[in-house]
Amino acid sequence: MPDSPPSLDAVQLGAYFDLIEVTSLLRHAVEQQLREAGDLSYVQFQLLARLGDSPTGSHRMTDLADGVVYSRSGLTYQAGLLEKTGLVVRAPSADDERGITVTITDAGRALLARVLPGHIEVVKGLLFEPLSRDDVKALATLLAPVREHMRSTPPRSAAPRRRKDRG
Amino acid sequence: MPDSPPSLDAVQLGAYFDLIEVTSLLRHAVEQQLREAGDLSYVQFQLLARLGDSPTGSHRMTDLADGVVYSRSGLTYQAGLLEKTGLVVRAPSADDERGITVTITDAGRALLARVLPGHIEVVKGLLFEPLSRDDVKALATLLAPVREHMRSTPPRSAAPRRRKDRG
DNA sequence: TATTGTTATACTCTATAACTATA
DNA sequence: TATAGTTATAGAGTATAACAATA
Repeated sequence: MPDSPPSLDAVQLGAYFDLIEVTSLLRHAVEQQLREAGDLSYVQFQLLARLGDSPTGSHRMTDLADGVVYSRSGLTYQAGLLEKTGLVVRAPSADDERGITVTITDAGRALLARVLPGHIEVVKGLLFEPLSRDDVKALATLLAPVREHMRSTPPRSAAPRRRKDRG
Repeated sequence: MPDSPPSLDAVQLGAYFDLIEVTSLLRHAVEQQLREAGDLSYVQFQLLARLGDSPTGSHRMTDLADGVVYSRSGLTYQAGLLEKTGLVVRAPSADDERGITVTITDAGRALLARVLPGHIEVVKGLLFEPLSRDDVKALATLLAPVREHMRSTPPRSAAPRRRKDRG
């Protein structure tokens, strides 16, 4: 049983609701754009973008999942879709024979390039339009520690592979 | 074709990524809590909370959907689930015979009350823990205009009932 | 003719558990 | 024994289109 009566004050409640609504609308808009422009789901786009960002264009399956997909089978499923459409390739890892290295293909990079401008336009038009440069900086400054905090907080059971998870 | 080369500077990109990751993790955690505490999905919780907030405990189907569900059939589906478990009741609207009025039941309020403390604890522990009171105020101040902007921006086709939608 | 809501249907996505293979 | 990844499977959620009824 909780030892403190949990409550949120009006300001917290407002911030929470704003956050939920804003990201929900943003995500919905972005998902539509990605679907139309490249027949990608948001998850697929995130995976692809993460690979594209990597210097090698590669990631191990496990590392690729972080914060994007919350179950290993979910990642396998998504990676399978990306591979089936030729956007990534999977190959056994060199150092650890258990691991799989996922690599973005030229087609993957091409699709990413084709989809990105529209994606950015949606984000700019929807999220950043009403914010000044300083506002954006302030927002980033506020959210960065939250992200760090969430990353380091045991997510109850969201990371079945990262910790012992004796259960 | 776009007439400006779309791009995001480093600060914008950071803010965007932070926003996505933070809300993704938050939502995932909250969804688990709601499922465990009351066997509710986040959408169901939002609908229930919205009804609970209303002075009458009621809303018309169409109004209930705003920002939570993006298709009418989706709302019908969710309302059907809530009704099947006795958390809401649906009845024809008094003034407009086409409309349906959804009303939260005592059981619905009870479940809401049972689920809310844990929900708040997750939000506090995950989102607000690393933020001072002023931080939260600043966050709310930044997000409020974004929410307003998004609400007033034609969402391409997200509101099939609000506009003509000839297609 | 436009709007409200439902239904049928098909599809996407996710998660659990059982399994294989390597460390 | 623990970890990496896959598979099978089942369930939840979503969207589209066709539909009925009212404005």
